[in-house]
Amino acid sequence: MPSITLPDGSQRHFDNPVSVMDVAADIGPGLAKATLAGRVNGELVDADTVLSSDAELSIITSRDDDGLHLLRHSTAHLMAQAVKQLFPEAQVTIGPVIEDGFYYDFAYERPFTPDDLEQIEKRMSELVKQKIPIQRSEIGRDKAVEFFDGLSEAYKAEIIRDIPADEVLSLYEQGDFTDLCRGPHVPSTGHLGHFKLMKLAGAYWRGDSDNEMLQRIYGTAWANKKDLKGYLHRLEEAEKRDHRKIGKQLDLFHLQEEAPGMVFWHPAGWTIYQVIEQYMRDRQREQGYKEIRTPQVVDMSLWERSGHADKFGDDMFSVETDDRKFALKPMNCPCHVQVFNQGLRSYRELPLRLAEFGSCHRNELSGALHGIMRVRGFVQDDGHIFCTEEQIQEECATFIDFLHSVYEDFGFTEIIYRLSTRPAQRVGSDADWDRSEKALADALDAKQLDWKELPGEGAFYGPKVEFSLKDCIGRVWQCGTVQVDFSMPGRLDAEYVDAGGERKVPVMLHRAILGSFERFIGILVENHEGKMPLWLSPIQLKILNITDRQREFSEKLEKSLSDQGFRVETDLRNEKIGLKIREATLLRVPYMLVVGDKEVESGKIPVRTRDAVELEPMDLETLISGLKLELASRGRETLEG
RNA sequence: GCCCAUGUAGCUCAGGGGUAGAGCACUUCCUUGGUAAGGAAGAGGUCAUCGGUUCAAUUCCGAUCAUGGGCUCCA
Repeated sequence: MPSITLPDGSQRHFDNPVSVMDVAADIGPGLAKATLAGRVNGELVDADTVLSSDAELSIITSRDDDGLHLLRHSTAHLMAQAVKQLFPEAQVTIGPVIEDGFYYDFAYERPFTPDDLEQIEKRMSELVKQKIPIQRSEIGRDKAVEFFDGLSEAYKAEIIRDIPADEVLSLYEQGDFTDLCRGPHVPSTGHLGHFKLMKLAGAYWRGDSDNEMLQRIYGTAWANKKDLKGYLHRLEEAEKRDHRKIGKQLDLFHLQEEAPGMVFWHPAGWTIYQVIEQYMRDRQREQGYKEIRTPQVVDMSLWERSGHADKFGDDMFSVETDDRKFALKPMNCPCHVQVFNQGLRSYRELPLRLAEFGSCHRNELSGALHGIMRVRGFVQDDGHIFCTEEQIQEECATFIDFLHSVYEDFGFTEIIYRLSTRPAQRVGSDADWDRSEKALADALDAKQLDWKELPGEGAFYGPKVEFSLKDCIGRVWQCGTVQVDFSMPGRLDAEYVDAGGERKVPVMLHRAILGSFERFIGILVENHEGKMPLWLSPIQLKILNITDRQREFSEKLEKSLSDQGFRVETDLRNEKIGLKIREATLLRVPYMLVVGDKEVESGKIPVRTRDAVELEPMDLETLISGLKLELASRGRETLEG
C-alpha cells in the first residue's frame, strides 16, 4: 500500500490507493482547497490521479510556477467553452500558454468584435461560478478523429490525424465542452477567475500565411486579484516608456505619412544619434576596423549576383533611369566586397575588417513597421571581416567581447542569445553550413553563454548569432549579429593570395552591434525611460536664473561649461523658477543649475538632478571635474556619487 | 501583405446628419517671483484623402493612405 514522500522528506502511509487530492486533504482542508494538481515522481498530473504504489509527491497550488501555468492553460479552455456556448458555429483550434497568459485561436465566419470579447469574458465568469468539474479521459487516435469529426471540429481532427495512430490521447471534459489536451488541468472551473481578455488579433492557421486567418483572443490570468491588478498596472507603467511617446515628449524625432517607415530626426534625437555614432567610430577604430563609405544607389546586376535580388527583389526600392535599373542598397555586404576586390589582396592583410555606418532601404511589408524599431530607411553599424577559415573562431570570440563591452557602456545587461541555423532556401554546400554553424556554436560555448538554437532561421548565405534586447513591454528585438558566410565572397569573386602564392576565396563575417541606429535608440530610450545617461543626453545641463539680475552670471556660466564641451542651455525667460524646473525635469535634463543672487555672490553652484535630488553647492571646477568623470565612466560614476 | 481598431487645433483628447469644443502648448500684456504649472487677453481646425448616400456629411457607407495591436516576413 502506498507510502507517499512529500518534498520536505516526510512520509505518509495509506492503506488503500489514494488520489493527489486525498493526500492533500489528509494534510489539511486548506491545502485540499488550494490543490490544482500534483507532481508525482517528477511528472505533472491531475489532482484526481490515483497513486497505488509508493511515490514522491508535491502538491501543486497557484503559488507554484507550475500551478500558474496550469491556471492559464485551464483559463484558455474556459474561454474556449464560453466561445462555443456563445458562438456554436465557431471551431476551436489551439490554445497554448504564453508569457503572462494564454491565447486561443478560433475559426469563425466573422471576426470577433470588442463587444463579443465582453460577452465572452462575462460568460467565463459565469462558468467559474458554476464550478464545473474538469475530467480527463483517454481515447485512441482514430476514435479521437471520429469524435471531433462528429462535432464538426475540422481543425482539431486535422491536428489529431497528424499524431501517430498507436498513440493514446487524452480528452478533457468540462460540462458541455470537451477538448483534446495533454493536460493536466485544474480540478474545476471554480479555481479560475483572475483573468482578463486582452486583445483580438488575426493569426494564420498553423502559422502559415498561405492558410486561412483565424480569430485569436489573447488573455492574461493570475493566481489572485492582486497579481492580476499588479500585472495590469505594470503594463500601464511600461506603456509610458514607449519610445514613440517619449520621442514626442522629448522632441527626438517624428514620422509622417509622406515617408512611411523613415525617420525625421530632430535636433535632440540627432544629438543622441551622433554621440552614439562617434562612440562606435572610436570603439571600432580601437578594434582594428577601417571605416568606409559605399554608394546608396547600385545597379541591379550586383544584387542579382549576390543573390539578394532573387530572394528579396520585391522588397527592394528600385530606381529606373532611361535604360538602367538600379536599387537603393538594402544592405552593405556586396558593396564591401567591391572594396575588398580593389587590388590584389594578400593573406598578410587578413583579417581585414571593414566598417560602415551604412544607410539601407528596404520596402518592408506595411504591417511590419513599428515606430523607429522596424523601419524602411535605417542605418546599420555594419562591418565585414574578411578572413581565413582558421581565423573565424577568434574573430567571432573577439567580436562577442567587443559587443558585450559596448552593451555594458549603454547600460544593457540582459541580452538574449540565439543561433539561427540553415534555412530551407539557401546557397552554399552542406559542408560549408556544417562548418559555419559549428564555428558560431563553439564561439558561444567558449564564452559560456546561455543560447538557444532557432533551427531554419539563418540567412540564406549563412548561419547567424543574434543578440537581442527587450523593449518596454518585453518584446524581443534583434540588435547585434554575427554571421559566417562561405558563399558571398565566392559569388562576388573575392580572392586573396595565400602564403603559398595560391589564390583563395576568403571567408566573410557579417557583424553589427547596434543593428540599426533607429532600433537601438528606440530600445535605449525605452530602457532608460527617456532619462538618458549624461553622455547621451541631448541637453546635459540647464542653467535656470531666478531674476534678470543673474542674467550675466548665467551667460558666463553657460560659456564656461560650453567651452568645456558640455551641452548646456540657459533658460532666461521671465518665468518662475518652479516652471523652469518643471519643464527641464520633463525634458529629463540630468542636471539643473539654479542661479539666484545667493549664487552670484558666493560663486557656488547648487545642482538639482532630474530626480529632484539637490546636491551641496559646489564651485565650478568641482562641477566640471565631476561631470567629466561621469562622462568618462559612462555613468558608472556620477556627480551625485 | 493579412485580421481588427483608430485618424478632430502643435500635443492629449471630448463631441456628433444642420460647416466644431476642452486642457496644455503658442502670441501679446501684467508680474522679477528661490526649487515640478503666477494672472489676463488673443490667435489657431477643408474634422487624414478621394468617392457615394442625403436638401445638407466632419458625423452614415465604400475605397485609399497612415498609425496602433496581432499574424506572416525580417538580407
